Amino acid sequence: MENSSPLLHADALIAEFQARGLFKDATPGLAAHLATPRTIYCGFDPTADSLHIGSLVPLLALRRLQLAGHRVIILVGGATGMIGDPSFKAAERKLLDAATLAHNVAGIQAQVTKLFADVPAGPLGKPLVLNNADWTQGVGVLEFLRDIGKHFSVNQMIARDSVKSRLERDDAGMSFTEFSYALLQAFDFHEMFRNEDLKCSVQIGASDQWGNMTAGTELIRKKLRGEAHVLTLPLLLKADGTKFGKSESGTVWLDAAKTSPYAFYQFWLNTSDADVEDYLKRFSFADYSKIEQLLAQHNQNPSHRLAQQSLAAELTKLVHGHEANERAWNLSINLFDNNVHAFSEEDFIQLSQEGGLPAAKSGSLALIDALILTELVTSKREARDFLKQGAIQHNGVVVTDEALELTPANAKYEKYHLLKRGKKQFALLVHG
RNA sequence: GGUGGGAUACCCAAGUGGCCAACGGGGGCUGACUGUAAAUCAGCUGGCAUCGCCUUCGAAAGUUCGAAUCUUUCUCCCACCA
Repeated sequence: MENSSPLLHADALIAEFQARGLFKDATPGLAAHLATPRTIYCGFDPTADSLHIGSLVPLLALRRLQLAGHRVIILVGGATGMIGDPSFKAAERKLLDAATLAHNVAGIQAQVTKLFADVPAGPLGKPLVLNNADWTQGVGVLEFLRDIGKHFSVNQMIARDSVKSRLERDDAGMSFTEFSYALLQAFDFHEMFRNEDLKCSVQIGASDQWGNMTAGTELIRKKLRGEAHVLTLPLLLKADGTKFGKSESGTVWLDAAKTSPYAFYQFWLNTSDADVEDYLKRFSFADYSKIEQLLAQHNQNPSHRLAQQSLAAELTKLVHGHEANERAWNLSINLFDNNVHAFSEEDFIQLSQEGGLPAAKSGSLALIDALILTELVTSKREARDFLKQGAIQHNGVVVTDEALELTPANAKYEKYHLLKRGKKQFALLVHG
């Protein structure tokens, strides 16, 4: 944050992106272009009402660019979301209905607005959150086909890797609708480029977006004789080759209502040693040298998980705020390092608070039903299965008795039942 | 509009009248070992219930003692040709 100097060291900026694993490819001349403040955008399709941590890579890259003296646009795809991006997708996708889409767009807009609220304005101003429906909706079909479609060669489009697999499969095809997605994305870039208030000339995105993004720079070159650039970020994979961004309980969302700050914190804390260096470099805003220092320390004794803790704390703070991070940290200490028997009543009150564990209120009931109520299991059969395997703990004790009843008598402070499934899944049942 | 192919659990995929709650693989979960890591090994992976029942193989109707498997109609997907 200290170098919000408007004078931009574009070469250094790009070198840093490279070092941090945030640079896969760029159009030639990008560095020179970034020597003066520019407007840079990245698009996000509203496939859900919240972004997830997969989107954090481009989001935080945008944040870096804004901090480096540029101005960024977070573009929510109210229009492109109507279509669905076919790039590298195996099959045609289901269309979202208009109401869902509107809901999703609103959700994401609110979310990113919050996420960028603390970012200072650069020479060109503060970050902007826009919706491409604003300039796409009113455009007529004929107008679009004549003015935009004319600049695209189908020969080139079908040659793209991003669609090739779809075209070559014999069990899946591609509709014209999805095929035209690239045109819409190019149109976005073109519109924001020629808009005098925006003059957006750079687009960033994941590497699978290369085709769609350069479609934009070409359109701008052909139609407006303008110079625009793109930068792609490498796809983030885990060391074991599996997808980044899933935890035991599924997708990790940025919305606290969908993924609690505690679960979010835990996700990062559980990063494997093999991945933590990669993640720190990409996600942390700490100086590069600080990160290397931290990693050196971490490697001396990986079991202390210094790197994971630092990563988890920084990101939880960034996404959910300082207080939520404190709570998540506290909760984690309590659940994993402390003995449930030593919990004070205050500890339990903490546990039951917002941003924490899944919790349920009820009168006395059977353990098996409690497990279902708290969603630790999905059926009674599964509950019995876990009980048999010794995977269920009640207030710190392994339970195998299928018939156990949870009552005030065996509750902590006559009120609390801390249930645990496996090593990491907790839930709280509160009487009253 | 025509011709051909297809729809099976989270995904891929076997099964073409009873031995099918449905092979196998992936994924996921759990246990052991650990550091809330990775790797490895083992178990589980439709539901209910004290081994018996219920629901499931795109949908509906039918044939049969008995269907994921046969018939009819319908829906959707794919390829090629118009």
